[in-house]
Amino acid sequence: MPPTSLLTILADPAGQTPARSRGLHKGQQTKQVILEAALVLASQIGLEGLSIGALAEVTHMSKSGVFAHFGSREELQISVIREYYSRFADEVFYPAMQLPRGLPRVKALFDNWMQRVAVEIQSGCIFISGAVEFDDRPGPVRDALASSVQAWLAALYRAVVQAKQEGHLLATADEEQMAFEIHALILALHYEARFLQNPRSVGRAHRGFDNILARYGQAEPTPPLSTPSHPSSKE
Amino acid sequence: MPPTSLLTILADPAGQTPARSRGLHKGQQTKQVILEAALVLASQIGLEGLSIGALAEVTHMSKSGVFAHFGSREELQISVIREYYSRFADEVFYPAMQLPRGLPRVKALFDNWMQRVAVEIQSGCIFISGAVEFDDRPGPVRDALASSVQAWLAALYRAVVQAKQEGHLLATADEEQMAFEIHALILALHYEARFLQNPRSVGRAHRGFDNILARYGQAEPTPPLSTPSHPSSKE
DNA sequence: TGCAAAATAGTACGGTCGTTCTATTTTCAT
DNA sequence: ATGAAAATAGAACGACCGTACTATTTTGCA
Repeated sequence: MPPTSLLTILADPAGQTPARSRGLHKGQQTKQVILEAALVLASQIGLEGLSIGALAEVTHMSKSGVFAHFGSREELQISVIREYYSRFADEVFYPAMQLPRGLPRVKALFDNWMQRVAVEIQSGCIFISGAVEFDDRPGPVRDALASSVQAWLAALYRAVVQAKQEGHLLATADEEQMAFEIHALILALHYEARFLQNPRSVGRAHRGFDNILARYGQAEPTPPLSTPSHPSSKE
Repeated sequence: MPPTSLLTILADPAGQTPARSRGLHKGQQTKQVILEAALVLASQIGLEGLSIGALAEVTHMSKSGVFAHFGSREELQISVIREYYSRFADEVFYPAMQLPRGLPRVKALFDNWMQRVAVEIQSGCIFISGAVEFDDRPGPVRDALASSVQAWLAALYRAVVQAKQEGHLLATADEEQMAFEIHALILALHYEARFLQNPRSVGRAHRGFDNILARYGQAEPTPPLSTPSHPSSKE
């Protein structure tokens, strides 16, 4: 789904890469180890806080050893963004695509997203912290970040459009508006839970989603089985 | 509204300050000039990006000259937060308090807030960028930031509670939930307009507020004068 | 098993940072 | 106008940063 896959990072500029380059040379292993550590570090203190020195300490390597794998700090940051995006897609997007188009898929996207952000209350979300850090700092890092977020929001939007096409939403429903409001809930959850440490935020976000469904959703066409009071965001 | 006023910053440790200390000594003037510049700088690149060197350059002073006014970078950051809070209150909170309790005041709070954030799409909002920067960095700066935000959100919440008391909201309305959803819209506006540069975000936020009013609001008790399609968020 | 190539370490450079200490200038009540 | 106090400047510090260069070690095919 991302225009450039993870492999793009590994493929190097010049068209070399001789036939010998088969098999996972040691370097790529440790590069993954570094990337893993970088992901943790960047989640906590941000992409800007990510320093090669700190990364070297964590991975028990030398600064130059770490540096050599990326060639520049910027490239390291971009690699982290790609890796983060890839995991986000694996965790939130792809599982939801297994469900049928329409409301089930939209609900799954939101639930998976919520679950991830709920975990990230401890660790931090790079899409959110990065947005603030690269607000008005143009360049390749910002581009990588913005296109990742755009890709995800576009996927969410498509799911909403399909839900309307399936007749699960009111004919008057504005899909873009609905996606905006869903995104808003996630941002508020992150802000109020992580920064303000308000434990009620998770419930607030869930109820917010219920409210959105109530506004845009078609009147329930006979609930298949259970549950009156809290019909949404549980599968 | 903040427990310690701006003056608290200026009052110095030891109980000295002889009687001579009347009148605005030159120092306090330039301190305000520095603070003004710091506010601009911090809005753009964040409280963490705020450096004494850059501040000295902008104000045409020496690093030590700037430094002397605050005694530490942390104190500078806290001063910026207090100043930002003060201006935020002047611009968003107090004007709205002139309006009668209930929905009018809630609408004014939102509208003023929106207007400010719409401007901050260019300059950045310290309450949002600071939240990300001090997520998990405990200390006095985080405390100052969090208590400022809490004070503002509490004011918004009180206005919503009053609106319900005035009978402007449904008896079933959850005030905390409503405040959460309003906050969410502002965060999404900031994110999507400033980072993703989506010009439609302002309209999305306005419509989101309309939707919130439609859900929580009492059915219109005869619209006093005008307007069918877009009844809210225009005072 | 040897040996080129890949991976890692070591060291150093220039830069910026916050802070400290000491000089110099400016302010302002007497 | 004078002189003490306040305000500002200047220079230097130690620390950390990204990066460049040069060794050294490790890897993995021939």
